Amino acid sequence: MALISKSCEYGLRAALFIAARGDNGFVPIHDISRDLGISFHFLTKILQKLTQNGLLKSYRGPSGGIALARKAHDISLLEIVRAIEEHDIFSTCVLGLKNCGDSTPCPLHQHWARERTRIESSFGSMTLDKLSKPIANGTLRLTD
Amino acid sequence: MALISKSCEYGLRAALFIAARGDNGFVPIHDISRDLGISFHFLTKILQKLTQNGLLKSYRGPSGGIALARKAHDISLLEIVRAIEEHDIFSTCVLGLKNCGDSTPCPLHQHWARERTRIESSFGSMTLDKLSKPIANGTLRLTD
DNA sequence: ATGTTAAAAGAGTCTTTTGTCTTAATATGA
DNA sequence: TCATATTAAGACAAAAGACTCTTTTAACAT
Repeated sequence: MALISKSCEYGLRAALFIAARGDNGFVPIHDISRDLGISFHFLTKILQKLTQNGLLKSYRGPSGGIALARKAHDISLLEIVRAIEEHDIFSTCVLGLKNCGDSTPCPLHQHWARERTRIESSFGSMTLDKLSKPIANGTLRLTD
Repeated sequence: MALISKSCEYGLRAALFIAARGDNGFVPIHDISRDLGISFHFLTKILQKLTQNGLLKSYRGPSGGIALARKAHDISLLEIVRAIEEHDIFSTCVLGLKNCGDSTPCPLHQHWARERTRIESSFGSMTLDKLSKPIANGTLRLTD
């Protein structure tokens, strides 16, 4: 089991890939799919979610593709995760209890609530521009 | 997407349930299943994994059931998670990259490696006896 | 207009996880 | 020995997640 779904992994990697290109032109999904090794049609649907949520913008036809809808410093990884994941991992009980919360906690609530808040703020503070610079450098990578 | 699988949630809840009973007798799986609202046959297989890993012990026939194989203070939640989850969530890359590590990190590695280590040690320090006491009290609960 | 490029949309398949059902194996007690 | 209680094991079904394929829509170029 992973923290986030495959779809979410792909969405994050694609967004970082687009941000790392630097220019403001539209990147064809086919290019992203090829370079990151992600199924084209599957990736298309994930990116659709991100455009529908106002994080990316798309353009059809020749020299069309996908681009960031806002400045890279204004898009956090948290927004991307929230747009793709249907269940909010940052507010669900680690034992799966529906009514778990501060008032009626499960045995792990006190511990897990702290951790998940920390992770949430970590994802919230990571923006596309911060992470994409070392990718453009070649210091960090998005593929195996 | 959740941090741990349903199987793992059930395994943790069942282990805490057994520990909270306090006595050393065998608890029939049917009782656990009924009280926690978990499918009997499904739970049986999860508990089998825990007995095979030496965390629980089982006994067949009348007045048989499941019991802790060791003292409650000697069983951590981390051991239970490790026995049930096939992939180790505490060592996998958050972006799903196979070779992500300190030498060839993904863009999130530095951040996520810290978080997952913290969670791992948190699960490692939580033992069944620590968490089961407030359950026996009725302060904390294992069901909705 | 027509053809080409590219995203959007939707149906369908495969795999994994979750859950159910049936049969065996083991222990107890009358 | 026989009925009963209980875990073990394995086949099967349902649901969700991951992925594929086909058709449609939009934009551009000639």
